[in-house]
Amino acid sequence: MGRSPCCDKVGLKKGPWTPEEDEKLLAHIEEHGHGSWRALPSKAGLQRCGKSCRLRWTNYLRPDIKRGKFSLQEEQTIIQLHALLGNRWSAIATHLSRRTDNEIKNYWNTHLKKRLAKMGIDPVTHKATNGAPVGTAADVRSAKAAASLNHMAQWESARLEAEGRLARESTMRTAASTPTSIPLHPINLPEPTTPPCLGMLQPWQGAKLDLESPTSTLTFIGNNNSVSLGASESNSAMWKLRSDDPECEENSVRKFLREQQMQGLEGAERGRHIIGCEEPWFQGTVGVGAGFTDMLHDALDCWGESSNGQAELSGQVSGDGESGSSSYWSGILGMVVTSELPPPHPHPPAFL
DNA sequence: AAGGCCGCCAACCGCCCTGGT
DNA sequence: GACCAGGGCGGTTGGCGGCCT
Repeated sequence: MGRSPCCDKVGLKKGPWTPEEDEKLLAHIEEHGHGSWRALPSKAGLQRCGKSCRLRWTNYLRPDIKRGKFSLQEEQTIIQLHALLGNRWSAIATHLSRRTDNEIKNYWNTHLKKRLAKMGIDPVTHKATNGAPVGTAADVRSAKAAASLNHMAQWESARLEAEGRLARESTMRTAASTPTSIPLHPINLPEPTTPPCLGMLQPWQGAKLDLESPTSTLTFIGNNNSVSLGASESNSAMWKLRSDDPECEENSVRKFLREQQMQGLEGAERGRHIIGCEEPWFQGTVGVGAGFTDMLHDALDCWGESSNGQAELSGQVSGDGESGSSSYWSGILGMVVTSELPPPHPHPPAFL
């Protein structure tokens, strides 16, 4: 049954690359581009499989790769993204500027996984291995928060896929006149312009929660304007309403997408449109913020953290096992709340 | 000094997805 | 729709170097 091998392996070299081989590969790609990887080795005079060449290039030789020790910020980002996305290393890598998925994967397996285990946190589920009591009200809230995080992860995955698709489409549109390397908004880089086809994601991509004040606000950032919604104006009932009817919301998403494409709404205007929307789904959209706020507070409460919403990013990595769990969750939630990741919608968008 | 053990990481393997025909 | 090739992705392996006994 097996697949045909990617290339004829007879006589091909395996194992570590020599500096001479690196030089050949680099020189060839600099001069001709990689083109077809399968054809590359013979053209470049390498006794290697095309796949091996591609791996060597993408994981090591590419000039835009950052190598060396991971910073604390990068470690935190990896842990937080892993909590959201699981072992989706390529997706995680898109959020870490200039790091390869292979490097992140290795770093996780050799460093971070062990460190989390030491802290009493299951590196797979990101839950305390010995900690929280089961069956308490706090536990229920914790489970709710975890479920919501899973929803976020699904949304983030869908968003990444959509971005990837967008990148490909954009590449095709701009043809040969522009470089084909399109970063999927790595951390610390500005968000790419949202095209019309992904316009409905923009409110989430631009959404920020201000949790420092007692009355949390959900802010949609548009081109020049923003729309804020006080937490008191929405409630978790909307979140529940939204979550209980996935089929309805899917249809609503499709409908909304069509409407938005027709109307060509942009930025804050779209945000206003969403907030003003009569559809239960979009009430739910507004409820994302409020629901998320509730969830954040629930999560912090159930881990014994004061619920002032001040996410504590430092310390969850190097902290001791005792305080690790609460600051760990704070970090995960804090990251989602404060910046790089948008607060995704509780259900993955079926239309993407 | 030598052997064993362990951690790290580059590289490989095999499956999956996508686009072209 | 089926098939194929190319490329991407995640899991795993193998080799090297450092540490310990």
